[in-house]
Amino acid sequence: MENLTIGSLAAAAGVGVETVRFYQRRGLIGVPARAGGIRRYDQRDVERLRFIKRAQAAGLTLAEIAELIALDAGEDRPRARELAAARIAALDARIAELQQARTALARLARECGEDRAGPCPIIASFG
Amino acid sequence: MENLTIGSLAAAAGVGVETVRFYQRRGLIGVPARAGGIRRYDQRDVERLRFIKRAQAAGLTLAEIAELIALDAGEDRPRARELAAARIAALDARIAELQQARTALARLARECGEDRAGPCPIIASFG
DNA sequence: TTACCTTCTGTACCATGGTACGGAGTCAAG
DNA sequence: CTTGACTCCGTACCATGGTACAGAAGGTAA
Repeated sequence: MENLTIGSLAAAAGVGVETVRFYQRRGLIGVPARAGGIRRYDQRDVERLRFIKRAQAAGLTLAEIAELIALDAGEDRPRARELAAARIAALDARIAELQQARTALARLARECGEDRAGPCPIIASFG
Repeated sequence: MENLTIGSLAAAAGVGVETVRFYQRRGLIGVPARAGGIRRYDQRDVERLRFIKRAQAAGLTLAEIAELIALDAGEDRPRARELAAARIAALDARIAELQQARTALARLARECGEDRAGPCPIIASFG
């Protein structure tokens, strides 16, 4: 699993080749030196890509992920904690929001559940 | 609160004028007839805009919201239930995902909490 | 009536997160 | 030693959800 070309790196991480290049442009992954025209990647690059995917699933933007990656190499623990705390607060807020929305949708489904004819009051039920 | 211009409609709903026009282009709100060059809106348009905002907070796309609005005027209860059920499932999945991410981030914060020097293992902790 | 503000319409632009494509260079198998 | 697949690089394009702006017409207040 060493000496990967960009194609096998992308396949190993489950992303597209163009996505890898896109992340390189954004500074999320390094651009290795070329060995005779073609760049070679290793397992650490695969891990990096998987990390990016997990972080995205957590709702982090690519800019935030880039900052986390920079922090990972550095010593600035207070800043790392800060970033994590801010993201946790944002996640809590978003989770609460989605749970409220779920309640509204469940009400909609229930009110439309009775098989009476006529329209469901969707807009009214979405309060 | 009747006979609103687009500017006061937007202000009443807490969106921008350009956003109202954008929603009109997407078919999310109607385009009233012009009374001498200028279109007039009413309270139902304000409600419509607020509904759109609540639905967006629930994670619905504008296309889905447009479909809900169409259903609201129609009689297709099975389709309305279907849409609601699909959205509820998606919301549940997303909520679970975010809660997992929260756990990972909390671990990161904890592991970076001890004021030892050196880098935090951010990438490693984000499993 | 003259400012000034808002509205109308169309088109262009923005950020985000990719995806596609053209043309040239590289590499490995047959 | 040619064919075909893959790589490199730049640039263009896509969807989503807006935001901005230009230029003309309408409304309002001193």
